[in-house]
Amino acid sequence: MIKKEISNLIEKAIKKNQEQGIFPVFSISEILVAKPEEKIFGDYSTNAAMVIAKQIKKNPLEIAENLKSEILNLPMRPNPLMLSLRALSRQAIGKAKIFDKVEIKKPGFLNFFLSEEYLQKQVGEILKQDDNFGNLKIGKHKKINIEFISANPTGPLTLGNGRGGFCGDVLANVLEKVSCKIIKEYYVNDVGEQVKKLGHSVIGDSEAVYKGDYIYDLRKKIKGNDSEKIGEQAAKIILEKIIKPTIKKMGIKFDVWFSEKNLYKEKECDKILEQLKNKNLTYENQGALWFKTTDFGDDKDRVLIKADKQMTYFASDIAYLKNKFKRGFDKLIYFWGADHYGYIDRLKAAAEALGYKKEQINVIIMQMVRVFENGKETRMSKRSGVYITLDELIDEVGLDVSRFFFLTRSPDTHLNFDLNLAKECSAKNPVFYIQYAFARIHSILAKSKIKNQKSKIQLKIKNLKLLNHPSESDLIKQLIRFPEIIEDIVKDYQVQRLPVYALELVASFHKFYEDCRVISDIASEKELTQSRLALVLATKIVLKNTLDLMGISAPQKM
RNA sequence: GCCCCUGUGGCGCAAUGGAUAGCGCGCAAGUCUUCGGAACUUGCGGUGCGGGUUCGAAUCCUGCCAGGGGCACCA
Repeated sequence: MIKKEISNLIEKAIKKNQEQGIFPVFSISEILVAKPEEKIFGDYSTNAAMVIAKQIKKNPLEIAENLKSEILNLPMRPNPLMLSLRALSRQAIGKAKIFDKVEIKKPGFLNFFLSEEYLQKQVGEILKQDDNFGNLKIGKHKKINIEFISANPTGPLTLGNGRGGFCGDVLANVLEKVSCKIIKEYYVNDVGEQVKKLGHSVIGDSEAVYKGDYIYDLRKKIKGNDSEKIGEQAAKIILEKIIKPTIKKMGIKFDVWFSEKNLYKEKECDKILEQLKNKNLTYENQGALWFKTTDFGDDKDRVLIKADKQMTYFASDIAYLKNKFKRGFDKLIYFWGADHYGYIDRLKAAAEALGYKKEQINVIIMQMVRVFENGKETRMSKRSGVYITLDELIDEVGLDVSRFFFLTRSPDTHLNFDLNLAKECSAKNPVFYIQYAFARIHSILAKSKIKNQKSKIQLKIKNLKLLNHPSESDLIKQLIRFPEIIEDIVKDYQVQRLPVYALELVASFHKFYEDCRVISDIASEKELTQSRLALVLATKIVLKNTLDLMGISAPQKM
């Protein structure tokens, strides 16, 4: 990754300067390399000189000058990614010039301009790595559990479930790509109060809360008057006949469907309560058993067993937490709606009480989704029965559009979903702009008759030096950003970077397509055709990888 | 009252403390002897309000204003 390479170069340059006594010795903080928005500031830039200036109280421009001259003197190290590929390694170690120039600007920026030679080489690199392009080892093979959706089995999935669902699924894909071992898990709350309420609803008595056609359908199927038993049966049917089919339709495959019932069957809840009691972390008050979560940063203590001797959900949640850790996960990731915000401290407190670290728990809070119809908000609760289900949305606008729609938004934004615009939006959705590029690529390759026979192009890699049109260079610069995007997502779990990147990548491709005719029949342009086909193929690889991570289809025709 | 999130052109959204704030829709004007026009180019137009920190703030701190969510022996 060029970004990493540049920051390594800077670090070396700093050390050299320190060795030579030009800089005093100081601890080097993380060197940030960014991609400037303005082209005139280069392809990559760093503020390192300004950061150092603050540390050692020297003029940043002077420091930048010192760094620059050292960087230009340093032998360019081969791309570490290339090293892993023996076939290319000899070529990589060659004296390829990475930068055209390194500039110093105003307050103290160091701006790097990549050389054409370097960029051209990256095209060959992408072709070699193919599906593996963007596979990084930064996940260190960590075992991670990602729990998402986990909607109660009391009704159809909502758009809110869709939001967490798609984002969780994509994060899992990304983490898998960086060598993490991922388990995607759905926790089924199939016992307790909600289930009883479901039972009452199916019976249709005075305690009924859930409404909607699916309840009336269940009423016809399930007879009796034991609300708990009926609720359990209904929950099972809802999970199997409503929720699971929707999740299949969402394109999501869970590794584990974890039933809360199991925790009780295996007495895991009792065991965990014993454990907490033995650690002296509980106390009784007014007939209830409390857990001293305030010892671990929660703002108030929480009840484990109510005065009526019923366990709270929190009690089983702690048992579930323990269960997960016992399965050997280094990290637990949760996608929750904003209405669960207050639950985070509680869960982290529990983790710490059990001897784990708070940092092993990552909760991503997705802000609420609200649905508007004809300018009025429609309630999304499963109880009301007057909402659009996720299932209906996917049927209406299609899976690709649905996925893209939710993935593009940052989890922090409140999402107002306008039903009236939904269908209209789908027709001019940016996802088609992306898919159209893929179809174009396919069409070009089909016409060139090489299709997926990469070997023919790879033989011509030596011709890549013909790729020197600005639109070609711009496209290559987009292509090599892909691993950077992956790395960024791994850092902060913000998956919206992926669709945003896809749009930028594809825009560069469309521009290239306008400016550079790929297939030429003129004999003298045969080699140019070959190298451009290589670039098209490289684009196809990166675009396909991006779409795969998002779970969006890559159509050959539209 | 306390805690969390948000406020970016007419609308929907981007932007690890960086340099001239991007994109889509819409609107206006253009491009072609279509390797697929679902494309490309150009234009109009924006960081809620006030302080502060910083060489530099949409981003951090603070006070307002507005919206959403959370503060149960509920799930």
